Amino acid sequence: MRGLTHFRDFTPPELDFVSRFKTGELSVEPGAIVLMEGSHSAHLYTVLEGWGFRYKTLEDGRRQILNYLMPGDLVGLQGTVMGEMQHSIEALSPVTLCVFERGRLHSLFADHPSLAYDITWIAASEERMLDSHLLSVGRRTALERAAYLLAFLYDKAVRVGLMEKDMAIPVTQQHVADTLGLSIVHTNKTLRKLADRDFIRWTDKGCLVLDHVGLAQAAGWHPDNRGARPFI
Amino acid sequence: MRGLTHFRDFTPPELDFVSRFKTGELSVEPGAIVLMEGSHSAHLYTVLEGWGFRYKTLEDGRRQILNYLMPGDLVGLQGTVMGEMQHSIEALSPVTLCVFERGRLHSLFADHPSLAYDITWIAASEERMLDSHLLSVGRRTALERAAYLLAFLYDKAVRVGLMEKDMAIPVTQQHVADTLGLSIVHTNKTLRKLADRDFIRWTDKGCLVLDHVGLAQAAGWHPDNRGARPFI
DNA sequence: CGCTTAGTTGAGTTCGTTCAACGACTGTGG
DNA sequence: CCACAGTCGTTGAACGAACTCAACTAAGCG
Repeated sequence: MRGLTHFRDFTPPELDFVSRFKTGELSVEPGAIVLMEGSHSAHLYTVLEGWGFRYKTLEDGRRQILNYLMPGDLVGLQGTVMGEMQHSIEALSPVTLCVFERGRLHSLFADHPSLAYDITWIAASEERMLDSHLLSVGRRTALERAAYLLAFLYDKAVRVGLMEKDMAIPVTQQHVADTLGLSIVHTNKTLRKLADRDFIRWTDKGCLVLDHVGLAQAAGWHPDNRGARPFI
Repeated sequence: MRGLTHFRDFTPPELDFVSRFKTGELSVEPGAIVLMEGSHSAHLYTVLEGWGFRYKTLEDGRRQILNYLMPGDLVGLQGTVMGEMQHSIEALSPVTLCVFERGRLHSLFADHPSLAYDITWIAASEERMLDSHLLSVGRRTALERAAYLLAFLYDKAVRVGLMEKDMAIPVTQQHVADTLGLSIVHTNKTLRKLADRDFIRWTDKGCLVLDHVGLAQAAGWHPDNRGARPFI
């Protein structure tokens, strides 16, 4: 993982601390709920492998997917620094997580400012993604929204090495609908249009991206070419 | 400002550093653009006074308001830690900002871990608000969305002391529309319904909240009662 | 073999949009 | 002082996007 040019290099002391910071690994099955809204988890996680997503629900069951998780993403920071979790997390594929203890976060801030800075970097990056999603859900048409989402997921997955050998994005159309804020029927009809243009193909494993340039164009989206990100 | 119970108390060394961290103040008029999408600002700001908002636009002019800024909010963190700004910021009322230099952020992380932690706290808090807004825009009806937004703004404004003596929320219906992802006409009709129920009254200064409990109920929203927040 | 889950499609309805016009108010220049 | 333009809120009418309801297919699984 760390070998990927996508992630920044750590100094030996940093690496040493991070490995001691780690208190265990957690593996979950597809469909499993990693963290639940309202819980007070004492842990902070990093995704090592697999796909997941963050979501919130209203009382009557309406669900909004907020973002997707891939290797390198931090999970549970909100719960760690602010107490209660305000969103849930579910695995889309088999996921392995690296578990950190909440208490040690303070020593990370105290003794490794560069790593503390990395955490802030990751938080700012997450905020940036949410900004883009909000713009999309609020102001793009259904077709643009769908194209944007798939282009975004494809782009993010490629960066972390999840898109090798024609991997599919492991989501159902229900996930897409709950991300875009659309009904499942309309989502289906919209994805159909993208498939008819040969931008994607839907398989039993999820969504195959055939033409990510076409998708980005249909969405009016320019992915930003940011540099190496930290991986804690 | 600092006297408000809403903000946490700082130790003398923290206060000393923060005051040296500060390099100046910036005052802007209503309607002025504080930061522009695409700019590479070398500064980080804290809002001292006034109302503003963060937004993104699509190429054809469609605008999405992402969040509103009030005293205590950090501005430009994305640009500071990640380079280019991906959103713009505009003032709604006369705004005064506290200016920090980007370079000193590193010494803040190095020498004042508790303040670094505060910055992460604020970033996580901003992310939490965006989560809620995304849920709202994606899954709530127009009426629920409008009620949620106004209840949210009222709640946030009260916490920072901006809601004294029947102050109005200084927005136009266009701002509300661009926040909710609705057209201005439909926004008007939706706000009319809230006004007919005596939850709000629209004045030339903006929106008067008459019944914030009613609004929260109409939105199906339960504000979280978080404790003291940091104020850098 | 029936059961379940996921995708597909059509028909009718609802919600939100666009277009258009109008009133109230503000500021500006003649 | 009035005429004018500009902004903002309001409302009606017609249209279109997205929703719900419903039925059907295909695949996976006990």
